[in-house]
Amino acid sequence: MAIGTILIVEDDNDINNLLAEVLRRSGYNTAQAYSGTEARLLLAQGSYILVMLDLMLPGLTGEELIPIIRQKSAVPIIVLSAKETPEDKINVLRSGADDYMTKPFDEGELLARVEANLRRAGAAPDSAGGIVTYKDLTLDRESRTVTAGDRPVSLTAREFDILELLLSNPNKVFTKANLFRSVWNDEFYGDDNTVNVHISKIRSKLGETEYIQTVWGIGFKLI
Amino acid sequence: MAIGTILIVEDDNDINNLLAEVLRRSGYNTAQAYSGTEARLLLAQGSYILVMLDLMLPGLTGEELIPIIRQKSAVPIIVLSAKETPEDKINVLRSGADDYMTKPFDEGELLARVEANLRRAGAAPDSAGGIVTYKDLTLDRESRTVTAGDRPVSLTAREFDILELLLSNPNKVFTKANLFRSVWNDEFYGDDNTVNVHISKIRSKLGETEYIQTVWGIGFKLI
DNA sequence: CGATTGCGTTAAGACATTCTTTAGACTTGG
DNA sequence: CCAAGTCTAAAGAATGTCTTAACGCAATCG
Repeated sequence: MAIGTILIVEDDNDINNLLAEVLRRSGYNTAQAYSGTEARLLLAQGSYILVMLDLMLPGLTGEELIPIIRQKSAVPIIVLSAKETPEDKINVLRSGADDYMTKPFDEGELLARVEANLRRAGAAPDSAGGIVTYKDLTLDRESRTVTAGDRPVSLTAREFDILELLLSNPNKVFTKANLFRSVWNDEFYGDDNTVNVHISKIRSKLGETEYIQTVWGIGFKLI
Repeated sequence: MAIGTILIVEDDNDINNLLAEVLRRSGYNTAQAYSGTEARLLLAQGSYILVMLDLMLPGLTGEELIPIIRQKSAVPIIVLSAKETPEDKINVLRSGADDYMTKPFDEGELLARVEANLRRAGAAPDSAGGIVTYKDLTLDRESRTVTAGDRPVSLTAREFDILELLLSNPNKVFTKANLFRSVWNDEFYGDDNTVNVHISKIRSKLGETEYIQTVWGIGFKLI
């Protein structure tokens, strides 16, 4: 039972695949990047529950990537590197990584560290992860409150869940089936007006500004 | 500057002192224990911001101590051991430790890991203090008393536990399942009115002011 | 370019669920 | 056995969800 996607950043094809296989066998989804710049792209587009990061990378090195990730996100970062001098470890941990493993890695230890870091991340609903903002919209998962500008917006549970999903990936188009599966945790059976109605209610509650755009024939996205 | 005490648990006198010196030079206060049982005593009495834990200990081993600590506290635990087989690391991390270092340790790496773990823990508000207040509510864990304004409020055990949980994270929404698992230490089996009834009683005892807000379809939160 | 089709929007109301509170039965510790 | 605390049951109140239906706009096609 997968509970999220882990981003693997590693330029060596074999190691990357090996990591992916190990993690997938344990039920995680994986995304694979082979350069620092590719990783940056993927991180900007999607959301991940954890990042496995090699240091020596083309494009952007791992050391350069860590602060870039940290600007936007508190996602757990495990650095996996052949460098094993104390200075390397120190710099990496100081710069914002959460953990450090030296290659060659042991499969069991890898999984244990992944678990430990996910547990920590889950146990500490950190301020960065709990609050999402986009333009002048602010959504707080902890208190389940939303503000547009300064005005508090009172949303029902469903409405909140929908907006939360849209906010998780601004600009990405969500189909009605997408939305339905995510929010209702159920299959989507075609001609259903339910999602439309909720979108309509959210729009009216958010006020004048157009945050949610219709993509005709496809679905909705946050703009 | 560092504020707080780190508990060092290590039976070798020299290593224990060395650790203490390194940490103190970085501005941490230290407490030193030389057996697992001594550590258990110290932990029961005082509160620490981090635990450095050796595994091979007289009295109680480190492996045995971890779950005991975890029952009561989410304090970061860094295990420092000579054992370095993958199995050892795995077991230790699985059992609730946050990090693992092998001896002999590098001073810089040690400090970096301490910092990293404190940073992580800092994100999670730790409820070490005995007295919690929010607005004009005051809850004292030691005497298990509550006052609202100046007025003492007499709560039953369950009611106290529920309010304590809510106070641990004001504004955070707790689902009924959350509450149930925390307060009853048991699984939550769906349609249960128990939590509602207790919330109702707490509300009436707290008086006019609305401290506890219902989040429809989700749960309750302190406002 | 107008007609046609289908999708999107929205309001209204039926329906369903969840919450609140009260009363009383059960449990437990002294 | 009593007293206090805890839990279950039930009803009504409050709120949210979904369906329906009417309307409007976008795309398509002759």
